[in-house]
Order: sequence, then C-alpha cells, then structure tokens
Amino acid sequence: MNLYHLRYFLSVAQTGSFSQAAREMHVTQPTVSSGVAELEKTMGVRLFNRGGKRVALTMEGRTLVNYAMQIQDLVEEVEDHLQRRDVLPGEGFQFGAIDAAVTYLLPDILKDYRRVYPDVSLSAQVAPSRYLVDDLLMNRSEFAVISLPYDHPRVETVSIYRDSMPLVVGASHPFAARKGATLQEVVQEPLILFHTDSISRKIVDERFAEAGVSPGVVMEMRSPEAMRKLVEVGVGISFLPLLTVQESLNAGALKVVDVEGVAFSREVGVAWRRGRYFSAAIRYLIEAIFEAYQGLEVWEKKVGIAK
Amino acid sequence: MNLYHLRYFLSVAQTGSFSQAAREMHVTQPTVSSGVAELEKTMGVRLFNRGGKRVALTMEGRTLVNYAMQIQDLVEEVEDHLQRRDVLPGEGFQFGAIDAAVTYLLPDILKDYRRVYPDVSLSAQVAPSRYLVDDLLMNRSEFAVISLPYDHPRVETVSIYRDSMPLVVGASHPFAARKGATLQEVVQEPLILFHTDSISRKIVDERFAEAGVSPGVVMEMRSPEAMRKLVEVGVGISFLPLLTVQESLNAGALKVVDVEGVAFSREVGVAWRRGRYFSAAIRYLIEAIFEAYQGLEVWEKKVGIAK
DNA sequence: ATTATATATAGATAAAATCTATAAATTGCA
DNA sequence: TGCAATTTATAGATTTTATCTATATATAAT
Repeated sequence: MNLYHLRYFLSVAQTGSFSQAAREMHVTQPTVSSGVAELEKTMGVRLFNRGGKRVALTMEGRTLVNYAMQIQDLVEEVEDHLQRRDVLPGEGFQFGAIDAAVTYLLPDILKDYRRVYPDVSLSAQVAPSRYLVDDLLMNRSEFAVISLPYDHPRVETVSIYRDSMPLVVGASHPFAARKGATLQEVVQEPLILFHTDSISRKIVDERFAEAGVSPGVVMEMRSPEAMRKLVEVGVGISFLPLLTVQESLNAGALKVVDVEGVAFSREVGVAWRRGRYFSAAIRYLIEAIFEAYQGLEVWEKKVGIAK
Repeated sequence: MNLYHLRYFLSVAQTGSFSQAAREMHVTQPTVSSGVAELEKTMGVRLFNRGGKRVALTMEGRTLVNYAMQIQDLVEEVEDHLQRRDVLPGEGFQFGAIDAAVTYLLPDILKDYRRVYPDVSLSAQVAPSRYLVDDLLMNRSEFAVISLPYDHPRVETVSIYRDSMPLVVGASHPFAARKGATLQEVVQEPLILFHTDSISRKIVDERFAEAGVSPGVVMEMRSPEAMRKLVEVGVGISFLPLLTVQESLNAGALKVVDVEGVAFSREVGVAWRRGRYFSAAIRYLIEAIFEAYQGLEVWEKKVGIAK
C-alpha cells in the first residue's frame, strides 16, 4: 500500500472517473489506473465497478474510502505539525540544572517560557553537575545548566554567569565583626564544604593546595541550601556561591568576610552533548537563558548557524 | 512519506536502536538508516538524537510516534477488514426489484439475510423492469429482480421463477360463474393492462396480435397491486401474475377464468450489468435468491467460477 | 455506423528502495 | 589509554516500483 495510490483512489472515488482524477492529481491516467489496480491486488478486492462514463465504488471501495480519508487526514496533520514545529499537548522534554540555577537563575525564564509554550511539559532534573552530565551523555536530558569548567570531549559548554564564592559566616561568628581574615585563620575554623565530586569544591581545594594549607573540614555536602542553613546557625563557616546566600546576607543572617589573596568564583553555564539536535521548543528555552544572562553569541557560533 | 519507513521508524523508537529495528523488520541496517533519514528530510526535523549505544527520540520524534501508531493501526485495520470481506457498519448497497418480487418472493430471503449481515443496510429500489435496468447500466444498483425476457447486450439475466398470468375477474363478474371464456369474449370486456413499456404487457400484446384481435383497454397502469384492487371492485378484468393475486383468490375476492388457447406467463429473474464484480455481501444475497427458487447452476456458470 | 471519450495494457524510462561493502564513531573492557 | 566489539552513516550497485508514452479496447452519444 502506497500513500500516493491512496490519494489517487480517493480522487477517483470523488470524481467518479479515472481520467479526471489523473488531471486533479497531475499525473497521467495510466498512473491512476495502475495505482488503483495495485490497491485492488494487494487488498484482494475490486474497489470500483468500471464500464460506463462513470465508475462506481463497490462496497469494499466505500469501506476503503472511509479509512483512506482518515489516513490522509492523519498524514496531513502530522506533516503540518512537524513542519510548523508545533508541540503536541503533553509532549515535553527533560533538562538538568544545579540547585542554584533552578532556584535563582531560571524561575523568571521558566515563567516566561510557559507563556510561549503552554503545552510543553518541562521536567527539570536537579542534581550536582557530574550527574547531569551523565544524563546528557545518555541522552536522558536535552541540556543542563551546570557549574563550569567541565571538560569532556563529548560535551560542549557555554558560560552564562560568573558567581563569586565568598567566605560566609553566621552573624554571631567572631569574623562577622571584622573587616577580613587571612587564609591561615580560615583553616583553623570548622569548614563546611561541597562534596569532593563537585566543581565548586575543586576550585576551593586547588587554591588551598597552592597556598600549602589544609582546611579543617567538618562537613561535606551536596546541597548549598543545607550548607547555608548550617552556617547561619553557626555549625561552621563556608565558601558559598553568592547566588545562594544573597537573601541571607540581605536579611543579616550571614556576613561576607574578605579573605586576603582569595577570590573564589565559579561559573554557571549551559552544557549539551556535542552534535545534539535541538527541537524548536527546546532551542527557545536555551536561547532565552543566554539572552537573560550572557553567551548568546558563543552559543550561536557553536550551534546557531549549523541548523 | 512511505508506510514502510514509518514502520522502521516506529521500530527504532521502540527498540532504541537502528540495528535492532533492522533485525526486527527483516531488512538491513542501512535500509533503516536511510528510511528514517528520508522521513527526517521530508519533515524537516530530526527524529532521533544519535550517538551512544542507544538513540533517543527528539520531541518531534515523539510527536511522530504518536501519529505513526495511529496511521499504522488504521492501515492494518483496513487491510484486515477488506481481506476478511467484513462490512463496515452502515455500509450497504442498493438493488432493484419489481413489485411482485419485493412483495412475494423476497421477504423471507431478506429476513434471513439480515441475520447473516446485520450491519449491511439494504436499499431496494422498486420500479418496473426497464427503469431497474437503467439503474444497472448506470451502476446505480448492484443487481435487480425483474421480469424476463429482457434482451440487452450489456445485461445478463438468469430466470428464478415462472409465474402464470391468468385472466382474473371480480367475484361478481359474469365470467366468475362460468368455466371459461373465449378470446373474443375477453376483448369485449373492459381490460386493465400493464403499461405498454412493461414486459408483461408485451407478452399479452403479442398474443393478441397473433390472434388478430384488439382488446378494449380501459386503463393502463404500472402497479399490479392497484390493478388487483380495481379488478376486485369490478372496474374491469385483467391478466395478472398469480403471485400478485394469490391472496385475493384465496379470499374469494377474485376468480380465475380459463381462456381458450391462452396461457400467459412471465418469468422473473435476476439481472446484472455484464462483467460486474460482486462484493461478498452482495453475492450472498444473490445466491440466496437462486437457492430459494432456481437458477443457481446457471448463475455459477455465468459468473460463479470467474471470481 | 461513427466520433468522442473511457479505461486497460505494453514497453520504455525514471525514480526509489534496498542491498553489499565499508567508513567513522562510540562504548566497554583489558 | 588502547583495542575489540558494536553502532550509525555513506557510497555505489542492484533491484524494484512508479510513472510515462503510445496504443488497444470498450463504451456512450451523435
């Protein structure tokens, strides 16, 4: 069975004439003849009674008309759909994001997005960067907002945001009243740091190693929010992304303390599997992120031009 | 778009692998590759994200899955339907029949038929034979039960029933008390005959012409039922098919009168356009008619063997 | 009967689908 | 990190299918 033949058949059924159908379909009359003949052969039934100026559908022909019209409609509908890049209600995609991103960087963007694509269901996977990258590599998510730098031959990244990672202490901590502290003073204090598999932790560790000091780590965690709370209540002090602690700073629950010669920062960026194709609805979200922060030009240079 | 390619696509979507889909579809892997590539090209979207052990549907791919499954289902359904020669509910066909046939010959057959094909809607066109033959020639009806003989190069007929056409008179008519009447006596009486375009009338006319007499026709009609009533009330006398008058004879409202040297009869038969193809549901009805009366062997010789 | 218009058929041509062989990429394991 | 196994993509050959032109055949109307 062939979709063109089905179309010829419908046209014959409608016009009652092979010749006229051929004219409507812009093919020759023998083409219509053999198209219908092919259908009749594979179905094992006669579809038209020939003879006379007009041909007439058989009962089987009428049955086929019924189905053929439905099939045609579906085919046209899906072609339309895909060519417009419309989204089927209920369709959606999954992306990854680190905690700070979903909490502080993305909310407004996602809100706007729902206005543009109300039918797309978004599913955000929140996890530390390395897990998100696993998802990317396994094609389980379309893109991810992760901490940078992240070096992998099959992953591309573009930075969207640079975030400082100052030393923060609880309001009642001795450092809170001082202008600053030295690195030596800091390592005497109970430190709450990210887990060793995190990018932010790596940044901190490298700097400590350079300075030849080793910190007094009392706790390792993966959740910056939890760490913020712990610092607020005085369990320890920590280097935390500004994004995470901004509210607590405003509220006076935390204080930033300058540390001589230390200016930690980490970057947040968008990552995706190299060579990945982006559906229009997904691409829109990614580009909204770049527009809200930065990186649109770099992104366009990397994938924008090439389809 | 090609239905095979759609199938390959669905198989890839299901298995997550081009190679495995190829094995399932019993084609080579490049066939699946290029089939999917063709879909992607004509739709203008990427359907899968490749790379990695498994491929993953894009959003557009998921949309297409949705439609492709529906299309597949319809295709399978219609193929099944037609190959089994099932009938779509509401489907039906039209046939023609003369008054006597629908009234006296067909009722039981049609009743049985509805048990076998409850979903087929039958439409009987009741009219004099020549109009029914027009319908046959125009492919407006599938077959017809008409009066014979009917000679037309494009119409085939098979007799099913021979019906005598005796002279009938009202119970109070002078002839009713007598054993018989001569042709000369009959032509003196007011005769009610079929319209001149009818076959039964032709039979009568020919016999009169042979005998060199011309009847006193007072009324010409196309409805044997109406004629029966008119004879009953004494408007005239008539030659009517036995089928039509049997009940009135039993009730005593009419009497049969023998006419010397005259034994009219007409045949009833099934007629169809030469070369016509018969759907299973239609063929069943026709053959039921032949079985109930006669003519099955002749019919089978004419169309039975050839599909 | 004759003309005009239908559909069917035969053979040639063009288009496509599929295959074989092979390249290129990726994963998993040593 | 490098190698073996497995994956998808590509190129070219082959086969199949669809379509076209030309023509035969049948039908309807004049």
